[in-house]
Amino acid sequence: MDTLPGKTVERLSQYRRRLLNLVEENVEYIFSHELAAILHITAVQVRRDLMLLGFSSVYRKGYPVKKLIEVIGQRLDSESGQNVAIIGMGNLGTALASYLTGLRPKLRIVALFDIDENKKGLKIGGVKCYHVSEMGKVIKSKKISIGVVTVPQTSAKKVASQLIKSGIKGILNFTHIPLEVPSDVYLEEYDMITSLEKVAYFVKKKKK
Amino acid sequence: MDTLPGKTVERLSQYRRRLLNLVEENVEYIFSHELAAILHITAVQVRRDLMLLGFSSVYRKGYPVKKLIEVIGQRLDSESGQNVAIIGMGNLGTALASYLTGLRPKLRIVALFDIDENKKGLKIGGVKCYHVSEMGKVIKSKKISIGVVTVPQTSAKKVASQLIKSGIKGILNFTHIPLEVPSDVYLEEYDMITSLEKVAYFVKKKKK
DNA sequence: TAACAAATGTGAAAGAAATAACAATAAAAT
DNA sequence: ATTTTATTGTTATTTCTTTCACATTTGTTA
Repeated sequence: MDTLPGKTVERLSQYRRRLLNLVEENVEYIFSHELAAILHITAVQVRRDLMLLGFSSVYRKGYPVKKLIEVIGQRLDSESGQNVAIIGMGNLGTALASYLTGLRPKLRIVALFDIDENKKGLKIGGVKCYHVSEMGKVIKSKKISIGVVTVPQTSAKKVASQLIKSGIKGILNFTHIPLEVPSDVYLEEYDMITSLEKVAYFVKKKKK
Repeated sequence: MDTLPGKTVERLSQYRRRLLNLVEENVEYIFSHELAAILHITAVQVRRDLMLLGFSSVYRKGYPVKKLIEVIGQRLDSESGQNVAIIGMGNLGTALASYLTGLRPKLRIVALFDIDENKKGLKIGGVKCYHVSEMGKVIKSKKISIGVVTVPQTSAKKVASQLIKSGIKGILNFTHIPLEVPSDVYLEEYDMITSLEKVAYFVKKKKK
């Protein structure tokens, strides 16, 4: 099965999130233009993405919501799911831990780490916090493949290399330090100041 | 002066952030391929972005770091700067407030808001927290043009419409609720689950 | 001083992503 | 039963972004 473009993966993730809300509201079918409106994109874009999934609508009713969620899952998720650790239980790490825990059955947050001995044993969203010195051990025993890095700048590189040494395969970096990873590790970096500066730039431009 | 592509704006923000670190280390000049390596992109990409700024290097020495920071600033920042508010002082909002405060002289975090009366008067990074009921008043008096939304899902829409009513021109939305804004307001949405799902997808793909 | 080397700046080409255009389909309206 | 309408799926086109390729520049080396 072909690898989807990164942009499509992002949108599929968004579709699923919105669709899950719609299921709550007992919506059974949705038209491409409705889903598009929610995400501020075009209907063609939605249809094209779904085309890549080989997913079809029911005539004049739209796309069946539950079924679509299922198909997106088949494409995005790993069959047996993946285990995730969050490293750094400051404000950001704590926010992420409580938001992500239990959110996606196939992306299980199974361990938290912090350097502070006092946080050892603490539970956030039912997930246990370990001391960073236990990282290697826990990552292996819990078969963790993805690490979310939310530590202070100063320890970012050290934590990343520990993660890599422990055999992690994907890193989501929220620190402001650029990381280096070997080619078999997937790295995604996100920086909040960049988002804010982008908003600032386009606000400035709009004024003219 | 022409509007830069969104992608270029993002990279310029990144360049500046890295360059600011380099200044600390007393680096005076940098080659395109060095800057590229830090950001995991190509040297051509860097040169092309800088070309859009009309910025030139010094032969055989590379780009002068301080001067480049200045030129990026001239292009990205507003001359008089912009004032920013963060709404929602949970873990995420608190993390953002302490990270962003004082980080960019032209992007001043000047007010925080929360619905919790107990947080009123609280200071994070020297910035005062107000009750949400004061939003309209404070936004106007402090001439705030950008709002960062980090409230719980349930109040996201209400907060956004209050912001818009108060005359805000840009919104950075960290909630998981899609917002609707009029065309004169710039909206940027960021969702952490999407980043994580993207990592998960490409980790899965790498395994094969 | 001639050949070389290290980088740059940029036109042209390639690649990726988004949009337009439209035939196809089947329900609903006349 | 014909026409109209709503919507899709997909091909073609356009636009946006990145990469290639190379002439250019000037310091360095032989």
